[in-house]
Amino acid sequence: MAEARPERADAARNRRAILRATEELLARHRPDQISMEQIAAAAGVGKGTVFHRFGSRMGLMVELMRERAYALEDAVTTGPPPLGPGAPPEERLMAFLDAIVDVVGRNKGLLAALGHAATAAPRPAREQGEHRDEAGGEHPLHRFWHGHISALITARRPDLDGELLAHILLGSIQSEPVLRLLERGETSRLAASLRAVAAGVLAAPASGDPPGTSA
Amino acid sequence: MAEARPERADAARNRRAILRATEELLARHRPDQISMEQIAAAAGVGKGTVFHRFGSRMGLMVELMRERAYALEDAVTTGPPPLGPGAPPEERLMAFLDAIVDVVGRNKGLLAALGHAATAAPRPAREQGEHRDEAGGEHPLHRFWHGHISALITARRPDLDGELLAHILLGSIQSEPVLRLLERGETSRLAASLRAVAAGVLAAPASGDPPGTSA
DNA sequence: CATCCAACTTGACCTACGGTCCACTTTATC
DNA sequence: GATAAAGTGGACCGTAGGTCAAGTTGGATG
Repeated sequence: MAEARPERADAARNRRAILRATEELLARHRPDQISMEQIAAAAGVGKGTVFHRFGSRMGLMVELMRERAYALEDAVTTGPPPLGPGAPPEERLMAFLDAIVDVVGRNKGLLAALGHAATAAPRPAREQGEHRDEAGGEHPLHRFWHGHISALITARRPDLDGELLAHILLGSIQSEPVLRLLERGETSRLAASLRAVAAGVLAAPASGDPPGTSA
Repeated sequence: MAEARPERADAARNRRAILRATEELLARHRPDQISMEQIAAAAGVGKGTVFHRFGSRMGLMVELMRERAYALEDAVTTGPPPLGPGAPPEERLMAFLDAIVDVVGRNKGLLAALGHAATAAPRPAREQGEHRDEAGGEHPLHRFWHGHISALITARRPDLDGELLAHILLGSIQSEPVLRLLERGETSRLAASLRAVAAGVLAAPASGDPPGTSA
């Protein structure tokens, strides 16, 4: 796992240039309007270089997203409450939802691109041994987010289907209409409603039909 | 709006053949694996015919979805309670959510295709004057679903952001992980959790932070 | 039933994009 | 400065959505 020859100077420079260029383009154009060739051109490198470094469109987007969400992941696992460990589950959940909305809000274009990119990826190709791709195809960020939300819900309400509820909560942020809302800057509006949903779920009176009723 | 020359017999036959073929393919393959050419071949027509009738991949998918969801729309607007008018908002909402899960569950592939298709559509082209496309690009079905949910939530809880909550509720059903769940047949599991969310929202104790706290 | 025209059909064709390949250049090491 | 591993670029490939001009056909009309 230790990498003796981590990366050549020019390679590092190019990688950053590509990432930067992607950010730039993502900020100015609809994600499905941005071709890999454009990105390469904007970064001042050849298309081959982009694919060499990131493997595929999806790889690029995931890498970019990972970079952006790293701080959040860190804050959650090792940071201070309420985001980090220590606070009660509800508080952590609320804080985490706020944080996610924030991240997503500042990365709408990227999120959309991630969604589109999922379309592609015919063959994962070689890639350095760093890419862990699961069966589904969901990107790593989602995995962490989902795991965290799921755990928090289950901690507070073991009787609920935390796993699914986490997907529901997360899925709602990814939908196009919501993304468009974020685009218009109504971040806090989203955060407020998401909190309302989460609060409602955690406070739910255990009503409804009992699980197991269905196939 | 009255169409004197509605459609020629052969055209109607072909349209149905195309729709049928699409259903068939959608049932057997991943949506992004199905090309328009395949559809045309399966329907026994030329590719040009498909585009002539539906304008684009998106157009085809929307048409198919509209056909499928028509019954639901009808049941909601003119049918008996609890889906139709007459029952209290909560009951109608629950019934509607169940119904939507059902429709979505029986049309996962189509939903996914709709999502992918959104990628395309560079120029809406001519099209018969029947397509109303809004600024965003969301398909008509969503409009109706969203409007209904939104109205029901607002009816019961005018203090909440029904419009956004409806998007959240709907968005959650569209996300890939949830779609995959449906694929595995866990329809009722989804329905149960969705009900829980909706119930939680409607019963919410108006807590949380007052709107306007953020920016 | 013959005529006619607009609607319809078709498949070759165009364009664009994701991804691959490999000959060539650069970096870092000794 | 020689060398080999790492990196680079851009021509190239296959595929798929969408277009179009030329030909075909349904059906209304007299």
